[in-house]
Amino acid sequence: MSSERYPFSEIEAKWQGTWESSKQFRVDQDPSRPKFYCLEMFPYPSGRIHMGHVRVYAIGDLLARYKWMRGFNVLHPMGWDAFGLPAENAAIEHGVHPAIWTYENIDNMRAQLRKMGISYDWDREVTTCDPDYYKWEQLIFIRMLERGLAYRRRSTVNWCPSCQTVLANEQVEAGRCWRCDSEVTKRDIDGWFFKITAYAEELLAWCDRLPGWPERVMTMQRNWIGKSEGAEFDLPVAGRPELTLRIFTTRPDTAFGMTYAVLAPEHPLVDALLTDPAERATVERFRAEVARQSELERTAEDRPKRGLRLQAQVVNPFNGAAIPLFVADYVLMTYGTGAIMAVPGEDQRDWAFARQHGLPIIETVKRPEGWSGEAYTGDGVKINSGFLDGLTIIEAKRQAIDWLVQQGLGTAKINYRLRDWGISRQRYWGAPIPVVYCPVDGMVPEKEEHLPVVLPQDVQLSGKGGSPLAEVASFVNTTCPKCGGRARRETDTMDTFVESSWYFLRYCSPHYERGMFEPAAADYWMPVDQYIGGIEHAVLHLLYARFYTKVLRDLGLVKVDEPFQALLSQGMVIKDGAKMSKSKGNVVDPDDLIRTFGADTARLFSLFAAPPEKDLDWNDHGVEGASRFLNRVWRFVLQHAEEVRTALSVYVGGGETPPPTAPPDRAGATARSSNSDSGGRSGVATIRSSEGKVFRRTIHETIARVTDDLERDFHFNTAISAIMELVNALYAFEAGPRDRLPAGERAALLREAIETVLLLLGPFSPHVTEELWQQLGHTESLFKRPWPTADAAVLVRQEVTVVLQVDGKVRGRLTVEVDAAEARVQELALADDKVRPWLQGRTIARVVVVPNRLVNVVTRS
RNA sequence: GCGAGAGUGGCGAAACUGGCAGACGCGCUGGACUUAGGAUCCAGUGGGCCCAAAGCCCUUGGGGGUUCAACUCCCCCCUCUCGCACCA
Repeated sequence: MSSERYPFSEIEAKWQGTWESSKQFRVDQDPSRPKFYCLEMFPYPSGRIHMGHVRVYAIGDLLARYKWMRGFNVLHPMGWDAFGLPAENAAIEHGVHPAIWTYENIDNMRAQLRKMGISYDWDREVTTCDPDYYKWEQLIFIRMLERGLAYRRRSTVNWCPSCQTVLANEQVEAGRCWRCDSEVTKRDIDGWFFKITAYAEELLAWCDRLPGWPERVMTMQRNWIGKSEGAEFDLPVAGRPELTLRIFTTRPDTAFGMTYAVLAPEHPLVDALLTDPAERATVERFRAEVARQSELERTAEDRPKRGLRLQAQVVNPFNGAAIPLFVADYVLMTYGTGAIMAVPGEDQRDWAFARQHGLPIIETVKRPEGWSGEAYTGDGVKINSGFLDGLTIIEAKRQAIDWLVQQGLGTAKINYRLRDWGISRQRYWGAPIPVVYCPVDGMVPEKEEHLPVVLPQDVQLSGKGGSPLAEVASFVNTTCPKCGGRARRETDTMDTFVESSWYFLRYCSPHYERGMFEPAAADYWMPVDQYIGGIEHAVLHLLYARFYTKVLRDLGLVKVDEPFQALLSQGMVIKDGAKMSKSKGNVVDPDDLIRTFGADTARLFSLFAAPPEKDLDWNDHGVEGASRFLNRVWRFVLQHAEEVRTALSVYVGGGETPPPTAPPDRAGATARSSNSDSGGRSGVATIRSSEGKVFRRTIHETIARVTDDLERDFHFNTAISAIMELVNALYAFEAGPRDRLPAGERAALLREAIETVLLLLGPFSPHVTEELWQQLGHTESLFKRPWPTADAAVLVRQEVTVVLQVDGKVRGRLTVEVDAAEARVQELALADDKVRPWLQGRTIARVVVVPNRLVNVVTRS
């Protein structure tokens, strides 16, 4: 059966070779043309590409090629996120060095990507495990260190026992490792942090200034940053004038309803409060129990709150009442001050705990009529609240804070959920952190002229835990950059998310040797105009990259505030309702697919089957449909190639004209009149027959639809369906009687239609269209042609079909001239044979005429 | 619990600011061409009433509402997906 198909293998190999050897997609800065930076998230070189890659790169290439044809100077690069654990794990399992494993995988995957025929500028390929790459990251690390944006401290961190390394908060998903799904534990360990919290407010503020990002991604980032405004203040410990308990609340207005207070079990004040040895023993037992719980257990749904009442009491400064003090597992040491005032009347968690322990509940907000709930968090007027009584909640918050400030007890306070980014990894295959520990000078950054600190090649990878670099004497033992004495190198490596936080900047000038990137190049190309990638990075990579860009801006290196102007989050590729996985046996291998159907078909189907942001349910029959369509185009074009080659043009693009160099209209599909210079030109056919005119309008309507779908909202699937409709119309046009319109017109129209199909379809399925374009006698690449424009004059209709309704139900249709007078349309509608029977015995109450659309006759009996 | 998104034929999906629901594709049915068809081309294909046609009725998760007109706007409810989750 494959003999029935067009020879896609030969064609695809041919054009991939041609595009590469002619460096067709190589770009340079060109200030005279508008730029478009199109970027897909670069892959981790795992060894083979999967269908998710096919989908994301098909989308990226479609946009890149389309923008080329629209006259943009398009930067479309590719590279490799090459550091990471899988390489190291492969080394441990198979004894192959991570570098060898990684570079072999890169070679494999590059070959696979080349078979997809994507318009990358391969001269800009970047590989992050290359010392020429991470050198600059090390330099920026030192700059960040100087500004306090990188720091080292001991803290309780997330530890993946399987990966044997620390994880950042963003890399823990529901208590499990983002990479290997192992349950995460806690560890107290020294490590390096990036001070992303210093940018919390700015990162949050810009969430409202990136209209090109999907709302759900922005929401996830906002939630992750988790800003909450409130107050921090002290509760004196009763009978212990030297001790106070600092608490954070978002509801200072409810302070009069405070009936107890709670400390996190790990809170340092607990020790100072314990004087009785028996109590100390009980509390220690409780703390040990809580500590034993895993993150998963502690955050399990509907878990009862566990707490222990201390002998000590604290004083509510608002009313002087002495209230009980608890340690309880529902208060977290990692948020706020690790201690809370409990207001069971207005907080559901406090309510549940108070009920459990028989604690009093005071309501401080008037409940609405008929309220029968538990804790009340709604609006209302303050009651039982001393000087706050009668105020609204908002006003009471303000006055409570004013009072705290006057009394010297506390202040207004903003807290964020966002934690600093822990970047230390106790693993080998990553960029070395460029610092040295000297017995005399302490921690000292490596001298800039000594960068990069190169990752040594000869290393034992046992997988037994501990930084492998610590075992490499030649690496560890060094001299202090300051005093020249004996010193030790840092043996942790950086989180691989650091490399991916700036690769898009390196692409701007990948071979630049005097810095991270050439300033002029970054100024020209940045920001990325369209970024495309999976939703799994909604917080992780996308938040880190935003942060890192702002750091680089503040270091004076880039001018942009944000790296990515617009983001397209493409959905997953699933099959039979489930994510593709080996264990489910529902994996589609891109190589098989390309071998059986060709890259053009694989790409076309992945763009056609679903809108890009939705999950794509892979369907083998659907792929055959895409293949069938390309074959249909192939056969038709070749059958008529001879006729087209000798046809006159009705098309301004006819003949070999150079691509446009004038800046196109970035706003989109405004039609340049495509036959403005065709009048009276020899070799140009004029369409006179009405059938020809109708068909020509179909061609131009398709141009308008496809352009609109691409410009407006990434409606790739409907763009393809519009092209399919045009091809169907083309078959129908061709099948009609030959003599119904002049031969010259017929040939000219076939030519315009066929050339339009190829131009519109090109960015979706580039090889077959490029081949057919050449078969039509063109000597220049299809992708150097301007994108076709719909001719406004051709789109004009003389007549429209108007729907006739009686009482909202369709009863007939009417053809009238465009913009016919309403009164005339109404008259024709009421006289219509299909309409009249429905008016028998009824009175016309009203006639609604929507110009060029419909007439609705409203009746009553 | 909080937040975001989504519910439309047998399936993937269309329908721009309210104006012919189901474009396009898959699948299915019938026909043509064929030694053959799992190639290709043509026609049909939401459900129901009807021998059939013309025609009529019903149909966008459920229930209300606004409107001449609702997949689209408003209110209530149900289901699913994703994210965060004892964040004070």
